[in-house]
Amino acid sequence: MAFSIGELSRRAGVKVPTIRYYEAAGLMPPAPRSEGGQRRYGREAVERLTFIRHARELGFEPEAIRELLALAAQPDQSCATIDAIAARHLREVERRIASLGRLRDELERMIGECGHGRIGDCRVVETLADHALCAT
Amino acid sequence: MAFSIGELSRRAGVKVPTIRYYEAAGLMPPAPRSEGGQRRYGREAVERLTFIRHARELGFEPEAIRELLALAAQPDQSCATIDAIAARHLREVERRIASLGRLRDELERMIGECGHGRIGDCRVVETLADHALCAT
DNA sequence: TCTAAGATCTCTAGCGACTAGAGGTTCAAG
DNA sequence: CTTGAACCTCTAGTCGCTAGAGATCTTAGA
Repeated sequence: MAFSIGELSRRAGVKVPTIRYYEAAGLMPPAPRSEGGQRRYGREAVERLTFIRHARELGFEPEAIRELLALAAQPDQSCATIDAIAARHLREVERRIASLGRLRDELERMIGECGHGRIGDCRVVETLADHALCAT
Repeated sequence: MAFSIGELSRRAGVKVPTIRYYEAAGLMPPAPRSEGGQRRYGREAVERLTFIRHARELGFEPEAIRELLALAAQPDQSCATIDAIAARHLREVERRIASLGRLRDELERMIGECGHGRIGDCRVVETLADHALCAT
C-alpha cells in the first residue's frame, strides 16, 4: 500500500532526485514519512507524477502544470473560474495539436516519397515556421 | 534584404540573447557579419528560428530539433537514413497528438459540464497519467 | 560631415529545472 | 542481529536560456 520513493520512481518513470525536486518545487505534495523519516507514497502519487512527466514532455511549463493540477483538485472554486482556466488551456492544447498535425503530415509525405525511391525535399522547417501558429 | 539581430528577434519572436545562444549551441548557423562585426540575417533565418521556437514550445529537445533541421538540409543522405529518422519522429509526433487529444477531450468535457451549471469533476490528471502514453 | 542615442558586440553571472555526488541513516532480507 | 541496498540532506554541476556591464557600431538628424 505505502511504498518508497525508489518504487515510485520505477512506477512513474521519474528519477528519484527529480521527485524530491518536484516536492521542493511544490508540484508534488510533501510526502508522509516513515518512522525513520523516509518518504512513503500511495497510488495517487504515481498518477500525479506520471501526469507531471507527460505534461512536461508535451512542453507544458511547471506553472501551467500547477494550474492543471489545481483544476483537478478544484477546492470548490466557482464554475466561471474553472471554465476560464480550462478554456485557456483548451485553446493552447488545440494550437499544439494543429502544429503537430502539420509536422506529422509533412513527415508522412517525406516517408511516402522515400518509399517511391526518391529523396523528397524536406519541408519540415517551413511546416513549423508558420506564424499563424504563434500564440496571440 | 539583410537585417539586424534585433529585427530578426522581432520577426521570429525570439529574444536577442537567445538567438546568439542558439548560434553558439549550433542550432543557428554562424551569421555573416557587417563591416563593424554585427550579425546580418536574411529571410531563411526567420524561418529557421521560428521553426526552432515552435519546436521548443512543443517540447522537442534541442537534439531532436538539430536532427529535424538536418533532415531539412538533407545533404544527399540515403533514402533509408532519412526514412528511419523521419519515421522515428513521426511515431513520437503521433504519440504527442494522441496525448494532447485526450487532454483536449477532457478539458472540453469539463467546460461542457460547467455550461450546464454544475462543477464537473476534473479528470485531467487521470487523462495524462495513462502509462500507455509512455515512450516505449 | 559630424554627432549622439540607440543597437549591437563579448563576457560574465544568474536562474529554473533538473542531475550527480558526498557523507550519513534507515530498512528489510536472511 | 547484521549488512548491503536504498534513503536522507546538502552542495555543486549541467543545460537552456536571461540579464547586466562595459565597449563598439550604426544611423537619423543638425
